[in-house]
Amino acid sequence: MDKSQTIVPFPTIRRLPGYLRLLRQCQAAGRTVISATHIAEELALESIQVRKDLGCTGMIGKPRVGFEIEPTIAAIESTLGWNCATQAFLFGAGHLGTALLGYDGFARSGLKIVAAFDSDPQLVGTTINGKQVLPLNRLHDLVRRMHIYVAVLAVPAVAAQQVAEQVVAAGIFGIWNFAPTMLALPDDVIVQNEDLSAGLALLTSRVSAGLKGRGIAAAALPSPA
Amino acid sequence: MDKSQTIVPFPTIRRLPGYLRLLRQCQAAGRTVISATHIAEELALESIQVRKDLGCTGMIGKPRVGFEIEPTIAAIESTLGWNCATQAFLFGAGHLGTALLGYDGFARSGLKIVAAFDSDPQLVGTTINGKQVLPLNRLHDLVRRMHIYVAVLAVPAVAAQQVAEQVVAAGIFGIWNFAPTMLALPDDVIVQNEDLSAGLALLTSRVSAGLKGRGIAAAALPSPA
DNA sequence: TAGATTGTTAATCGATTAACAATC
DNA sequence: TAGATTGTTAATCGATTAACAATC
Repeated sequence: MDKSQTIVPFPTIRRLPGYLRLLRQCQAAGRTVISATHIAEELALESIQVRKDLGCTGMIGKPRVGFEIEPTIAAIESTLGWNCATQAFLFGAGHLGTALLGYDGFARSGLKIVAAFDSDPQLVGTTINGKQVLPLNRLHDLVRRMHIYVAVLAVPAVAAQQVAEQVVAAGIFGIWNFAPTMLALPDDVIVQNEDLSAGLALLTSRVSAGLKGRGIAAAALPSPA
Repeated sequence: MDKSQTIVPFPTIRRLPGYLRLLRQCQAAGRTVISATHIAEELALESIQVRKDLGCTGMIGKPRVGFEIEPTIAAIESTLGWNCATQAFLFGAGHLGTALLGYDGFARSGLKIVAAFDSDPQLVGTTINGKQVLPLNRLHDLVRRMHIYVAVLAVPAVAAQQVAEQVVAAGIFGIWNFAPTMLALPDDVIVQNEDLSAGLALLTSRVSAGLKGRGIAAAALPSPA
């Protein structure tokens, strides 16, 4: 049965990179098979969930043994679209942008940032982590010539909407948005918001519960901005 | 009925910061009330979901009118624990760490990064965005003296486990982990993983579906690392 | 009043978890 | 063989969505 057409649930897609990372580590350590039980232990999940998730990639395990690491890696990469390099442009070469340019892990995630764009004339012409910083007026031409479909948006929130519009006008249809703003764009543009405040909200609400549990009073906020 | 004891669902907690941001914008624009319908439109959600979420904060809206913005902001902040400043130490003053140190938005999220730690002697003693970079040997003392409970971990993946152990040993029990590694720590330590690869996985799987839909073939990955 | 919006209660949907026969 | 692990099928759980009377 071909599962490649099956719809993979979003929560499963979010977990797959974690499996992939672990499997690669095990492979580097010389192992060839791994059980769902073992994966679950390492990642603090339930083994049945790991089996279900791996099932979504089309992998079939061997009872009593587990999953062969190499084909499982390939199956996960294929499911995520990480077997093909997605080339991307980065927008905004500030600290966050520089951090993203320097993150090697993207290569293993099928994302290749090939160049950066910035509106700051001081930055344009420089090279960051081996990638050129280009002026925005070259965007339109280069998107077409290099067949780029994905943009990583690391510009300040106030500039995000405007840059996003330029990017879409140039032909890009996938945006990984690090700016804390909702982008108003045509429906066929794929926007993945990477909203740090959502994660922070989970942390702080858990921590403040933890503080109460420990009988510690939190400091009052001096001046709410 | 006091809803402050009610358990707020995780998905709701994740959405609350988005409401908060919008409400503050509307407040800054001089508005005093807003309907769930309007919030839903702005954030691309369903109005019933907005009403349910705001209900979790204890807010009661007025039929035909909507929600008063000011008390709603207060209710959300209270639910998230953002009405009290959570002071935190940052670990790892590289590009990502610097980006996090410079992000003003945290102040509005009740998180105040008060200092950074780094193992690099070149960085120790410098000041980044007005925050001192300190050596790790001062950690233990300062955590106790300043009553710090939260750490933001922006160190390389290989160092994350070791730094996390030091941090926990010093008395911290909440960790916002930006390193792509599972931390093995005691159960009572709260770890919030900020895993970029999960978000990237959602983007790439949607994009590769989009590429197929548009009849575009993706470039094969030259050399899988 | 008429109509937009609310909170509540019930129905639906989707994901997680449990149970278990099959297997090497 | 005995026992660990698998995939499948069914049950549970939790969140989203729908329906609707109440309200200003």
